[in-house]
Amino acid sequence: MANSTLESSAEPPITAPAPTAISPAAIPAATISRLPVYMRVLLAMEAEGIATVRSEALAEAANVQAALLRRDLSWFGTYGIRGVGYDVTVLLREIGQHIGAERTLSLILIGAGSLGQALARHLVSSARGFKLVAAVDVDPRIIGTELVGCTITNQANLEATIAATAPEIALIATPADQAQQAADTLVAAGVRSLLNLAPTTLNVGPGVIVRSVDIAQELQILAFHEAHREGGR
Amino acid sequence: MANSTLESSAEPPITAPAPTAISPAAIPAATISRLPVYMRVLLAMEAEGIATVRSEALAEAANVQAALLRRDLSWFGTYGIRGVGYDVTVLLREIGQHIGAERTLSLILIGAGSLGQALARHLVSSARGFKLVAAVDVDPRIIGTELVGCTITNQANLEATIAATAPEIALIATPADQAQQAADTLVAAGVRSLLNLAPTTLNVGPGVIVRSVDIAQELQILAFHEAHREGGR
DNA sequence: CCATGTGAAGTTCTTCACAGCT
DNA sequence: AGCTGTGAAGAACTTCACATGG
Repeated sequence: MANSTLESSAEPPITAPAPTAISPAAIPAATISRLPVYMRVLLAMEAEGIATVRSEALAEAANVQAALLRRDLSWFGTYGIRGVGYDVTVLLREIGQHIGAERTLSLILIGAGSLGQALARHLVSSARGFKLVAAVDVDPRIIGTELVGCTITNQANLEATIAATAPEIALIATPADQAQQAADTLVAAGVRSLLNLAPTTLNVGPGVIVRSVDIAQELQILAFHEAHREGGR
Repeated sequence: MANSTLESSAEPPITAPAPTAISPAAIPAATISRLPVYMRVLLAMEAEGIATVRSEALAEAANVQAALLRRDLSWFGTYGIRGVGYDVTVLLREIGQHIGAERTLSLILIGAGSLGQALARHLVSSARGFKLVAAVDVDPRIIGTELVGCTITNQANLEATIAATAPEIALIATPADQAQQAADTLVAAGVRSLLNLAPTTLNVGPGVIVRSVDIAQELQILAFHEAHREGGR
């Protein structure tokens, strides 16, 4: 029997995790996945000094239909002004609140190879709201070196590292054959949000959320479309 | 008016590009996005020497429901054996054919900063069926250096580089504010499959396929779920 | 008998179209 | 007069459950 996780990855809409009893009346997964896009567009608009925006303009910048954008926003309340549009700053604050952008989340990196390091550096420099609190690896040549303010420690002591740093989210950047074991250890230690960068699927228990990012798979999807182009160029 | 692209990114199912007239009777986008997962699982099984597999086992390894797996496969024909299961090798060949895995696709990297380089190295070493034919950047300190067999050239000569190397897929790893311009140049030069790694949305014309990978956005989606956990740990 | 392949039902997501507010 | 917010319709996707074939 397959797991009951919200294992994501590109596109697959994924069945909801569990009809979360109370809370904000179950916001659709599809909506949630678009919120970061809206946030980014709104931030860019605020930086440009745009005070007010219509759903059509916001939607175009986010590459969605205007009606979809309006419905997405409607889940959080009614922040628009009819006949006018949305106040950029108000929307940013409201969405940011719902997305939890006010709080800084701590990350742990599992597997500090070249890709893991590049991604970690990229994240702390570009994404606000996240900080790296630990990084582990199995390679003795890497252990002890520095990465954006963290000393890379031995993956053998993963449990202790987690206990000491209490990361909320783990970035799994190990080779594929070690990813599941790393996930198991992380989950056992209490980490319940995993970003899987390894080219494999992860099975985790209920309550744990996994999202997967896999560039090779994205390329294969593009390859599929290339293979099915009718009018060859 | 929003574009008519298959701009992807995590999850959003995306409306089909255009009811492609003929072809294999329009395979659902959701199915296509799962094919690489199946391929990977099947390859692992073949490596383990497994000859035959039931849909239930394959589905569990791929983290989907068995019925969904069977329906996905049914789009390509009927390769299973009732009462038995699927022949791993046969399935691999058939899916591989449809996904275009027999052909090697050529890639061009736009933006050879540390992240772009790490991703390009990662891809050529881990994903079969892709080769890097060109890499460009705007930084004079990077231009002229080597990357997995390619000399990084000046992005100012992008058109000429494309004409000389005829890449089928472009990896856009520029800063966000240069991504749209790079995409425009690529499309104008005939590239019709883009993998966008820059933290921004891209608008392209019809017939061009864009898929986006954005780790910061994935983290924000995890952050949303963290912010909405009821029983705090 | 057993597992596939698939109608039919069910669920989730998107789009339409317009009433209602500013 | 114009744009939001949303009921209702539509489309896409998934799951159920079983007839079918090996």
